[in-house]
Amino acid sequence: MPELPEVETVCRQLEAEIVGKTINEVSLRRSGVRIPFPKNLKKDMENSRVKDVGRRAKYILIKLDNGNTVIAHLGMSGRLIMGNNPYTPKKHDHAIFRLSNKKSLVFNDPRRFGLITICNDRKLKEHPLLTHLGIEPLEPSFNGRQLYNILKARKAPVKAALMDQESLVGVGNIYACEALFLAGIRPTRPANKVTYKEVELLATSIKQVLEKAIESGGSSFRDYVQTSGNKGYFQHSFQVYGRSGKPCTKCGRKISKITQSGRSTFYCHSCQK
DNA sequence: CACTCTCCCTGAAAGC
DNA sequence: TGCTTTCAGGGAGAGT
Repeated sequence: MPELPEVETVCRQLEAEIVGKTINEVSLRRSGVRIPFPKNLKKDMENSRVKDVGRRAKYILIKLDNGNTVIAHLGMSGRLIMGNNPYTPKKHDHAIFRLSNKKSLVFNDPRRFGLITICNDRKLKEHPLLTHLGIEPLEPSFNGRQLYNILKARKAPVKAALMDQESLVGVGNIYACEALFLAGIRPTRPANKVTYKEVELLATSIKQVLEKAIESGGSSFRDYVQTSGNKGYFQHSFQVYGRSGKPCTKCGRKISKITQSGRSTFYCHSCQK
């Protein structure tokens, strides 16, 4: 399930694979996934050259040399994988981008929670998908003070507040659980009741867990793979996520599993206060 | 307004 | 063994 580290890993690999390449042909194998593919997607991509690959929150931004940017989101199960050219489509391949270098970029997404759309660069900043996004936790400016200002305005459980993409981006269920464990904060605490000192540690923990996960090529817990099809390996470093009933790595007591806002939360009742 | 719930979707895993 | 049920969750929109 792609969160910031997985999306960042895909972006870095895509950058190495497709920047400078021309998109010779776009083949759409259904009308869309979470949202419809725009009518002009094929026309606006074909015969353009990839200038740059970037990321905003969990969105992948592929900048083309014709003034357009492709916006891609992997949702839960989306994959962007390099394939052959010509390419024989597999199950759940929804879009295939034939490149100028004997390779294809393939968008595969069994659950179809992802999306691919395109936007003119002049309007990119006002694009509805991108306007309501919060701060980037890996920006150098991100710190405890910034996070405290966000959390002090929220009465929701701190975990829910962390996962709200309008406040802080890129942190999903896995890394919210992991960061709260590292900081020793119980996920059920109201966000505005977490002290400044705790939030400072939380900000550090978020940065740390995201950076470590990127170093590991992301977490391949269920669906996620890199553009090569290889798996990340940060899932082996999980302290709490998916470990209910197993011993806490700090105190040895059993990890708890509860539901918050319809999502599973894993935490140590002893280490997280 | 702030927050939670529901829905979308498929495949893996658990349950019977 | 094989069928059925449950669960996973990002984000939009509905509901409280």
